[in-house]
Amino acid sequence: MSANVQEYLMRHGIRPSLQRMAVMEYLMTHRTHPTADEIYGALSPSMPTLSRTTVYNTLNLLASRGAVLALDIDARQTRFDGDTSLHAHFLCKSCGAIHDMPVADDAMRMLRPFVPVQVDDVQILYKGVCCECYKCKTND
Amino acid sequence: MSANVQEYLMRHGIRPSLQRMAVMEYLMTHRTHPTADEIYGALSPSMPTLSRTTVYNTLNLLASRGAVLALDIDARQTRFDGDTSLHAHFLCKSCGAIHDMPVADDAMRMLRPFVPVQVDDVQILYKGVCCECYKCKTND
DNA sequence: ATTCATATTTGTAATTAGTACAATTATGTC
DNA sequence: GACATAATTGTACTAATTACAAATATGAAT
Repeated sequence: MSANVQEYLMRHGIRPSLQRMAVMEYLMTHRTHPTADEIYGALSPSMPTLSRTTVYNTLNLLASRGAVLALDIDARQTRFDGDTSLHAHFLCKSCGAIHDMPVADDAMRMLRPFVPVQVDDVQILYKGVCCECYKCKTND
Repeated sequence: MSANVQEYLMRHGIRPSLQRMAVMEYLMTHRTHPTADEIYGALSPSMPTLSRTTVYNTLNLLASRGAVLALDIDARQTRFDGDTSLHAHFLCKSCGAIHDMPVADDAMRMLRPFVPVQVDDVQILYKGVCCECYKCKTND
């Protein structure tokens, strides 16, 4: 795994320091769209000298090189996503969880804007109440 | 106009105080997706006793009743939109402006998620470089 | 009109995510 | 091994937003 992470960073023009690999690996193995602070809290015990600033620096670097996505879903904190493939997000207003959602290819095609501007990114965010909170459990 | 604002607030179950009408009217007449502070700065001269806190309170109230949209487009500040009809947003990475964009009806239909959850809202955000910044001017 | 309960507004203080910056440490090259 | 460069670290700072309690306005009942 660690070898994959190293290669992935290098492919994005990022020198693979231990700290960067740790952050990237965390995002690859945790699809919870964590905040910078959650990542720091998770890595800190096994990397006692790790600095919060390094986590922020690293996340900004990863996002600027397209290695991760910075999601402005939560008004309070930026959330990060190690999965850069095309997908939408669902924010549960009840529990705050962010779930991945598929986007149909033809819907995506129709979303292409007609005006002659440069579009780098399209983000789709659903807001509502997730399965668990909506008591889908009653169907089990 | 003021009568419209008053009626609009009441239709959303909001008692139309002067402050609330001023904030709502500002959002109805300025489609720039302003921040709370921009609204405060614009209203403050003509309402000298207006408090920043009131603007924040009012915007949160308006958003919670569906009278305005709170846009989590900018990671730093929440932006507000007095137009609650279906449309997408375009954020220019260069100048920071947020422009409204139409969304094709059939694209919207295809975006309906298939999973059985309650979806209250779908937000679509394009990121790129806007016409002016991309030097569409050369075509004039 | 006066009183009273409730709703709203206000200002200050606190919170908190994120950044700036300079010092320290690590890395790679000659 | 020495040196230039890059990365990391910790502290101090910024700025958006909220908490809170006091002051003010509003509306109903007498």
